[in-house]
Amino acid sequence: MFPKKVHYGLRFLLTLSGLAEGTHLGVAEIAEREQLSVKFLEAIAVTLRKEGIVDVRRGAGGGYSLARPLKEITLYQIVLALDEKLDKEISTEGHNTEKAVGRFLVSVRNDYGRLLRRVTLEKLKNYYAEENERIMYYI
Amino acid sequence: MFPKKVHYGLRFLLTLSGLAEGTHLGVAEIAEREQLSVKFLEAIAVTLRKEGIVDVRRGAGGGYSLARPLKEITLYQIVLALDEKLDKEISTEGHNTEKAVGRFLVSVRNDYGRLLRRVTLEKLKNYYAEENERIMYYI
DNA sequence: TTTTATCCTATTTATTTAATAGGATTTAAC
DNA sequence: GTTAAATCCTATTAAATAAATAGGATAAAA
Repeated sequence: MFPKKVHYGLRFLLTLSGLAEGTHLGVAEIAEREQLSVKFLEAIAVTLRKEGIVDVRRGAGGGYSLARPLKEITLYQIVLALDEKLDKEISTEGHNTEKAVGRFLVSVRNDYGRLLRRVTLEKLKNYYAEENERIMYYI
Repeated sequence: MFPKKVHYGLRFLLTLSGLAEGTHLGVAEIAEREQLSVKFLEAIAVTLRKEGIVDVRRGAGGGYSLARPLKEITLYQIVLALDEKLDKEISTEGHNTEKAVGRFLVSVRNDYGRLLRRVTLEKLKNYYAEENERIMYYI
């Protein structure tokens, strides 16, 4: 249901969430850790930066960091940035039934948007912490 | 955000919703009214029938009708039938962050599923009625 | 038995998503 | 300043999915 860009983008952000205040991490390093294509992840990073979700320091020694606290970054912003179909216009013109269907689907999309706005990266971080506890348990 | 199959499928169902009890309407007729590709709509109709959303009478004089009252047909059933990506498996295996992201996205998809289950065709019909009133107003 | 409609399978075309490639730009470090 | 390390930009290719088309098999009413 979610394109790979969203999956990878979330892994990228989750990795950044482990960074100490004021530090940065490069795409090459993250791609290596996460076993993802450097170039593909690079494009994702640029998109997230343009959306104001991450901050960047260009040049040597640079890299990315989260622009805001986890609970202030919503899944809506991320999906909107990385999944073009969320945006794609729904026609509310034309034939009679077409208008009705268009308005109906717009209202559903709005509800979906509200849902996504209520979910923040904090929740993702919790899933991640849970996962690590599970591993700790076996050691 | 929704594939054309869903748009067309809803227009198809909305058209059927105007039918008198016990009557049927053929795909060719509906495609003509709605200005849609007959063959494409045909495939959509078959899918909706397999999902139990519409009933069919084969042979001459046959056609489709709604299988249940409007308020008992949810958008979830329709989208599940016509949009394959809703189903597509989300990997909750592999790398650490991959698991966390997988479980996180599964939970979001579940919330979305609940949202879609709360929306029925009755609501679509209301949008349609509204639309017609708007037109009546100008006459 | 003919006609009308659904149903099935396959193919083609268009669009979108994913991935790759090469180099331009920026800036810290030396 | 020069170099090295990183982001950024543009273009292209490859793969996957969605949309549309085509032809005929099957079913059943007329």
